Amino acid sequence: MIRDVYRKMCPCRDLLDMVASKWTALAIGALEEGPKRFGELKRRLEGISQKMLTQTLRTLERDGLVTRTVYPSVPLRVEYELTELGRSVTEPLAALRSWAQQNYESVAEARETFDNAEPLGLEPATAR
Amino acid sequence: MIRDVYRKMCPCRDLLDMVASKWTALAIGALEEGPKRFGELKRRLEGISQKMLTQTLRTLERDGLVTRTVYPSVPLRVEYELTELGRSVTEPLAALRSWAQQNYESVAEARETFDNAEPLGLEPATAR
DNA sequence: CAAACTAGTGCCTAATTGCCACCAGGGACC
DNA sequence: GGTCCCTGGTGGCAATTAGGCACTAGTTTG
Repeated sequence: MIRDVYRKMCPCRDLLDMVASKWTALAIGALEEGPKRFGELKRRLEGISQKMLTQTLRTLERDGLVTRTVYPSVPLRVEYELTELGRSVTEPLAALRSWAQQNYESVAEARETFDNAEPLGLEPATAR
Repeated sequence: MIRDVYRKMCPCRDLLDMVASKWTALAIGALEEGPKRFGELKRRLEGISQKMLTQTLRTLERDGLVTRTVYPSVPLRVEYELTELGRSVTEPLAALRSWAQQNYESVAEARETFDNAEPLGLEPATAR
């Protein structure tokens, strides 16, 4: 198969990196609720800077996952909406967000165990 | 709900960032096929550096998604294997990898359209 | 007349990623 | 017995990327 994310030069590797990047899962998830304006998205994606939001949305627009529509109304309105292609990736991303929310405590627990075990020197049997 | 990936201070946001980071989806996908040694993973994840592989695996180990077992055999063998928790995230990640492979061409097409439309100045109706 | 809202852009710094060299402890070659 | 290879790493430095903060510009509101 030509398309293999494990191949270095396969363009679909870049695509995986894109959908799996920091703000993409959140942005697409927010747009899953319906079309949203720039400001709405900024408020929803708590902690994102204007710059990163602009950049994320541009990338998504370029890749055909969202459309950007400008309404030259009084204070100027820009709406972002998922395309058909964008909607096709919502399920895996929603599953990922859901997993993060559901399994956070297990991970936090594992981290504590790991961080407490580490400074107490090498393990007896399987030394690091 | 306390656990909300859209909240800035929610720890599950970090977890989402972790599983959605550059090499995680590939590493977990590779380990889905069964336990693997460091070198095997390095060959499978074409293009990854030792450093990034070590870092990725350490993070996954710390977060309780993989186990690291050292066999002090002749040339020294280190095996990585998914934990129960690790296996719980394989499905969404596999779906994401699969999506990237299947929808690459649509995205490439959208990119071309976007890149060709852009330099030709502002669109007549909806100026940028 | 100043403030805030709209959707951004630009500069500069901080964090992340990647490249390359190096390490250690053996085995095999010659 | 010196040198090369294997194993699974670590550490330094450079380049890329992310983020904070300031600024724009037109309109509206106090």
